[in-house]
Order: sequence, then structure tokens, then C-alpha cells
Amino acid sequence: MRTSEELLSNCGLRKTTFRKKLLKLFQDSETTLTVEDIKKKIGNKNDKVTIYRALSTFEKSGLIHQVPDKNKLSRYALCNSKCKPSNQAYQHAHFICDYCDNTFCIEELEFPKIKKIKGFEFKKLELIIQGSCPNC
Amino acid sequence: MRTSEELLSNCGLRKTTFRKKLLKLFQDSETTLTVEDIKKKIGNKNDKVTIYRALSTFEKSGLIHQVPDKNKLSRYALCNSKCKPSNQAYQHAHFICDYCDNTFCIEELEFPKIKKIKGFEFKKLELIIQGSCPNC
DNA sequence: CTAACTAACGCAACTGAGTTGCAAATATAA
DNA sequence: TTATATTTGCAACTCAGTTGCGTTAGTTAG
Repeated sequence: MRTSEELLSNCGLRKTTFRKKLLKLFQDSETTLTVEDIKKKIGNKNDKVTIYRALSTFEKSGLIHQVPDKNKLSRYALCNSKCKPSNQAYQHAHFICDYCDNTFCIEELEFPKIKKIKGFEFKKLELIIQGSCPNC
Repeated sequence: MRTSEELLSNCGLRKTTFRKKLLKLFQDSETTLTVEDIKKKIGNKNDKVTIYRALSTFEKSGLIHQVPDKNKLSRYALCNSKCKPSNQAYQHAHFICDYCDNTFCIEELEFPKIKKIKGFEFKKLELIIQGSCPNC
């Protein structure tokens, strides 16, 4: 895996202390992260504005992508090679746990073929599964 | 189709002027509705608190269901016979238009079979499609 | 039909996630 | 090292959605 510094350089982003820490957080995290999760993990050292702006920058650069959240919060996950919008298969599957409110990116799922509906042009498909996760 | 009064009675809900009007709004509407949409359609006659509480009541009674919204607003649509959570096929497909921000319930779509993933228990499936709608 | 009871409504005030403007701090380029 | 551009942090704000409570309206019993 690329280091956080490499990733930032590749995107033409400044390698600030905070951004390196934030990107590393995503790389080291098993789950997706809300702003609240991030705040806790960095010990409330940085302002929420800084977090929101960094997340927004990372998203625009294709480093992370927004994932659905049970409570409509901003929640993000690291992108992998499949995440590129240029990719024809711009399709995600996410799992939301009813009990711990966590969202999981589901990689190991062959995305179903969806028949087109006339009048509608499909650009992005997302499958959201709800239920209980392995921990709950 | 059942009248709004019948539906309210069936659910054991009081038939207030506002509830009848609100339910009719959903029945007469082609699209899904946000609180803002509702406000406009009823001419700002009722307080937003009343709208939120009625929507919440309708949802608990299974008259309407929440649908995804591009801007994370509360957005609802009338339930049909397939919407019952007791139904094994508790599966929805929704289409979000990138241009008009509207959300459409997609009925005419045979929902794909999804393979199970060990550790996860699937209770609800939702397919969210983004793109451009017939109007845009 | 009226009275009594219960649920819904409307107002005001609040909550909390997310945003904006601006001055101070930090990263990068020269 | 200095100049320039970007990022950070603070304060103040926005706005969807919520809570408490007194008033109004629907329902039920007499």
C-alpha cells in the first residue's frame, strides 16, 4: 500500500501534519469513519472545520468516498482502485449495521446486472444492505 | 385506490384535516416529497413541527417510507403493497436525479439476487441508482 | 347533543451537523 | 532565507430537525 505521503503527493496536495495523520487514520481503520469518529481518534486536537475541509479535499482528489450513514452523518472510506468514477463499473455495495450504526464497504460482491429503464440514464449504482454485522 | 380517510382509519389514526390533506398530497404526487415540497404545496399553512410529526406517524404506521435524498433531507413516498417489512422481499430501488435532485421510486425492476456474505445477516436491500431522469 | 377525555396542533426555543469569513500559522517555491 | 500560496483555527452563523408546553380539535361516553 502507498504511504499517506505518497498519496498526497500524487494528488498534488500539501503534506500537512494533519492531512498525513488523517489519511493514515483511514488506512489503518477497519471501518468507515464519521467526523465524530475522527475527532475521537485524534483526541479533539484539531478543529472540526479543519476535518470537514480536509475530507472535502480528499474526496475531490479521489482519495476517499462518501458512504451512506444510518443517521445521515458525513461518513467516509478510503478509495481503492475500483472507485474511480472514470471506471465503467462505478458501483459500490455498502452494509449498514442496524445495531452498531457502522457502515462497511463490501468488496467481495459481484455487482448484479441491472436492466435499463427507458427515460432514465444510469450513471452510478449503489447497493445498500442493512442488517447485523459480524460484531453484533 | 383507498381514500386517505380509509387509510387513516385502517391504521387507527385520527382523521384530522391536516393528515387527510397530507396523505392526499402523497397519493396525488408523481414524485417523492421532502418537507420543503410539502410546505410549498400546502402554502405554508401548517407548522413544520406538525409536518414532521405527521410524517413520523405515517411512517410508523407503514403508510409512507423514507427514500434517499441527494441532500440528505427527509424525503418520503407512499407505500405500496410490496413495502411491508413482513414481506420477505423487503427490497426497494430508488433513482436519484443528479440534475433536479428528485428521488423516484423504481417499481419496474426485478431485484437482483445477492449472495450472502458470512458474518453478515441481510435484512433489507436497497438499490440506489444515480443519473439523469426523463425530465432532465 | 353535550361533556369529558385524549390526541394533535402551533408556537417558541433549542440542538447539532455542517458552513463561512478572516486572521494567524505552516508548507512550498524561488 | 524570504516571498507567496495554502491550510488551519476561531468565532459566528445557517438551517434541518427536535422538544416542551399550552391550546385546539377529534373521538367517545353519557
